[in-house]
Amino acid sequence: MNKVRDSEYLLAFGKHLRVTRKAYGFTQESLAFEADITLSQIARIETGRLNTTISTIKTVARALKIHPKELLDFNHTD
Amino acid sequence: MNKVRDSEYLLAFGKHLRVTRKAYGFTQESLAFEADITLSQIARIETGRLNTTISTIKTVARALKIHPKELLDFNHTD
DNA sequence: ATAATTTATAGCATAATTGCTATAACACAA
DNA sequence: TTGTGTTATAGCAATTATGCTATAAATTAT
Repeated sequence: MNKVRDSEYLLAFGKHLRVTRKAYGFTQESLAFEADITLSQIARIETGRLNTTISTIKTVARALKIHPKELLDFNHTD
Repeated sequence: MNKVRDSEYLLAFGKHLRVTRKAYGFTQESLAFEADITLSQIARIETGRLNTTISTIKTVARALKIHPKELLDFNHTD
């Protein structure tokens, strides 16, 4: 119910991205290159310190060659 | 491939949110109330003028009582 | 046509995202 | 230990998201 940044959810999202990224054989750097965003963004997202945007999700998903919804395909109980 | 805001994708997302919202019987106002965000945010998102965040997606999904990934469950060709 | 509901837009202040660059920390191999 | 690859963090500038409030426009009743 945290309104400001929902850090629990962001952490869960970050962990899921990390698992997915590794499953597809990317390092943070290679994913950053493919998605044309910075490595620091990937790191900040995966560590749950960043409430990223839908367009970044879409861009990262495209680099991983998966559907964006897969990046939200994890369970979170709140 | 647009890096700045990917307005095509944002428009597709907005349209999908609108359809979903109506399917679940919400007005922009009632959804805004349930999700505890402003009506202007909902309007801006649905009209594709806003690149919203993952936590807002999660919050809106919760108000609609659906899984966040359903809000990304639409096709977009680029 | 008129009223009521719903949606769109605008401007401002505040907070947050992102890119950029550099550096530190960490893991692991040789 | 030393090196190599990977991940984390930091600070700054620029852009953007968000809440707030008010108003306009559009849609849907009556």
